Amino acid sequence: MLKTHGTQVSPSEQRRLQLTSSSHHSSASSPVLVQSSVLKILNVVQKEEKTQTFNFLQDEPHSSQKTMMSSPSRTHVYIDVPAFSYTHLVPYSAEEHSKTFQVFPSMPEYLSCFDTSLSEDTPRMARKTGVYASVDRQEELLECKGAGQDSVIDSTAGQSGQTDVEDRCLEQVQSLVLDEVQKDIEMACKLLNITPDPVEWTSGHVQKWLLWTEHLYRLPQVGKAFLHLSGSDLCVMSEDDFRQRCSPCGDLLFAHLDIWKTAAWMKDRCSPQTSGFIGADDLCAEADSSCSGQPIHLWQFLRELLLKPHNYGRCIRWINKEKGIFKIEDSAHVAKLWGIRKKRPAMNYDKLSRSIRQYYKKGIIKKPDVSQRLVYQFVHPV
DNA sequence: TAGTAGGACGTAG
DNA sequence: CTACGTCCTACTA
Repeated sequence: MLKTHGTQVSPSEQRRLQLTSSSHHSSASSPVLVQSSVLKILNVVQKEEKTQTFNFLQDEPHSSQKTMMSSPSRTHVYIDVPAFSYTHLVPYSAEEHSKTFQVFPSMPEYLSCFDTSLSEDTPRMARKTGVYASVDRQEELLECKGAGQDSVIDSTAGQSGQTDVEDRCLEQVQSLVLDEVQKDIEMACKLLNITPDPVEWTSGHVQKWLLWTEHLYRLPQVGKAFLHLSGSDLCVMSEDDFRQRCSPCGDLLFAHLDIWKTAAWMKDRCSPQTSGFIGADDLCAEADSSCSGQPIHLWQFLRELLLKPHNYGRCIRWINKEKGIFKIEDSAHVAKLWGIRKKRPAMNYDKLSRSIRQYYKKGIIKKPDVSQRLVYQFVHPV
């Protein structure tokens, strides 16, 4: 049973995933946005991760008991969602980050965000595409104990066959998160009487959405900063634009809008008669079918990503569009996307880049004249 | 440590 | 047979 800050909550309230945010909050800030089912996520993740979860406690023998009793600290679960790029600002202390690292040590991909955050001063800002789930560690313990896992200190079990488990786990978690995010958006649309796609919003809709977001994230009033702007105006604004218009929370607004934009795009790409959101598997299926039944080529796939800078600009972008020069900014993410598209869960950048290199002989892609890491060039730019 | 280059072989369509 | 996917070695930044 999940609790929040020691208080028993209803089953509906158990469905909590905190998209933690807001740069001006302290590391101890309370959950801001309830967006998904931590209970379900934990059910998926903890099946395979109990050992690591308990190791987390083992690392802190002194404070754990007392801390948990008086002020349950939170466990943060980072979930990388391929093809679903959005940003969250997470103000947690370095100490919390190091703790978080130990929650899922066998799932480094989930935690890659912390590499960047750790280079900054405390309170740290973890800025990364993805979602943070936050739950009470106390409740995580209760769940584990309830599952009959009393052997707290066991660091050797569960070390083999992790990769397959992680892949399956990742897919399940991604699917759950995507599903929950879409539900939240649908609910907001009903409440606000707006369309899910921000591009279609009038300035009035934008103001409604801002009010809603202020409410969710407990932000100061920001509507004035975006007066007379339509949804399409909003959608072409950069993160910096948001910051300039709204300095304390521009990042967050941009991130939240990014969620909506991406969700709308994915829904649009999905079967139009389907009202539900698409998970990783569905994304794969719709991606295949969107290409006239023809198997997509890697170079086509890369171009597809490049043509969607709103969604993929953080992992691949044009350096010089006219010359067809592009850079892969997040090689692991691009490889993951390619793996999803081709139903190759073991895809990585090593293999993807090998395929790119096959294009050298075929005259499809080459390295630019001045070779740079992760930079390639289409021989015949569109 | 991560990316680059390319050989060798396997495999699905 | 094509277009990768996988695994590998050697090299480089």
